[in-house]
Amino acid sequence: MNTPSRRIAHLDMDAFYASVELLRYPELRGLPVVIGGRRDQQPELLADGSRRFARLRDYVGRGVITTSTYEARALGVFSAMGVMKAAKLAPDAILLPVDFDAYRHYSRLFKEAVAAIAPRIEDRGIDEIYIDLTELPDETLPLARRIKQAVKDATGLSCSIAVSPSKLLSKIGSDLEKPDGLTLLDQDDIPLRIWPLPVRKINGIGPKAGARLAALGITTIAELAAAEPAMLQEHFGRSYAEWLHAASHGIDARPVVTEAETKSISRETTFERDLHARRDRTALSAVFTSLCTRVAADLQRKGYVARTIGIKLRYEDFRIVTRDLTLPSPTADPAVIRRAAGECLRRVPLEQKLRLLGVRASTLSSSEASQMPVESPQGELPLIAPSATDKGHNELNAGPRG
DNA sequence: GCAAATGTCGCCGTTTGA
DNA sequence: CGGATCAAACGGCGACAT
Repeated sequence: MNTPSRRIAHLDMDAFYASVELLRYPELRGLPVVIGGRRDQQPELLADGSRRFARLRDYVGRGVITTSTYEARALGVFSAMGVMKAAKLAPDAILLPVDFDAYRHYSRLFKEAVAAIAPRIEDRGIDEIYIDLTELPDETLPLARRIKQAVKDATGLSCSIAVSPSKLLSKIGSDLEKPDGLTLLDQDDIPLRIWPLPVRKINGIGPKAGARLAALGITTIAELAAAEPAMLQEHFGRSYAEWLHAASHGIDARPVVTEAETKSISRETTFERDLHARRDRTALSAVFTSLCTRVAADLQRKGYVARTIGIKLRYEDFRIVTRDLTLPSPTADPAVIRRAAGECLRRVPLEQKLRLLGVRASTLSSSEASQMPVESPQGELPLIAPSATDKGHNELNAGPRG
């Protein structure tokens, strides 16, 4: 049986954070503007009503560029670049701090606007979504135009959309005509429009895989498509090699996933200067506790409890280590989280100075359901964790081996 | 001396229970 | 009963993404 071709859209907001800031500060339109750095660089309101903005050249400290306007990109300033490095390339560029509340607000607006037209939406973070248009009666091109216009009407912002038979192709496609793009792609377009691109354009080939492919002389998707599957398999293992091959031929059957449960909640912070576990004990401990408190608050606010608590640290040499601890019963209690995280911390070498500390909560369940433990015959103090009791009850006589 | 914050997923080795 | 085996959970880590 022949599955009829799907119509999957990928919608990506154009320079999202920067564009939201331009709504607020229209006088910055046309200028190189970057978003990032510390949060204390608010523009200063002058007596005459105009504003004084921080310049990149004035910045001191750690921090990365989160987004930049296209004018700033033209100067070589891109996402994830260190602010200090960006300052050398574009000292006069305007620097604004991130304002996640504002971005979340506009994110909600654009997603609602799309949902009113096409409700099958997969969330991919704050500024992009996949949309399954397959079941809608409309022609693809007018439909895509209507979605773009709805986003514009709701937010004043432009976006780029691609529609194709798969998430993989649409994700690549939405980048092809940015900003304000509208790209339609199908299988036949692959040789001309996809194959010439670098392999790194494939969502899922990151810096490591990209470098390994380059070492094999494979830099374009065409070269990847032409590579011997057996050769790929030797270098990348069966599963990843098969995926590479399929991806290079535009094959991707992943469905648009319209709802998904949160898997983990975390908080982390990079210190202004590297801290030593013992010498800066007090400062470190305060940060640590605050991270735990914030994770606990996040859990409670979202109605979750967590059974696994973990920490993450980054040493001064940029190495990352993580430790996890699974508790007998789930919690959203800051003190319990702090204790568990403290246990994790004791399992980690603390010779080197630390650059970053993070706390994570995972194995989440809804606090509604799981706060009420399974009835235990003893009444109080169940010796076995509720989840274990639960499992045993359901599966004691129903193992896979009958 | 510089390179954030938050989250997902896959793989692998170890432990544990049956 | 010991050993082989298997699955699930756990813990660590790396890669990748926005």
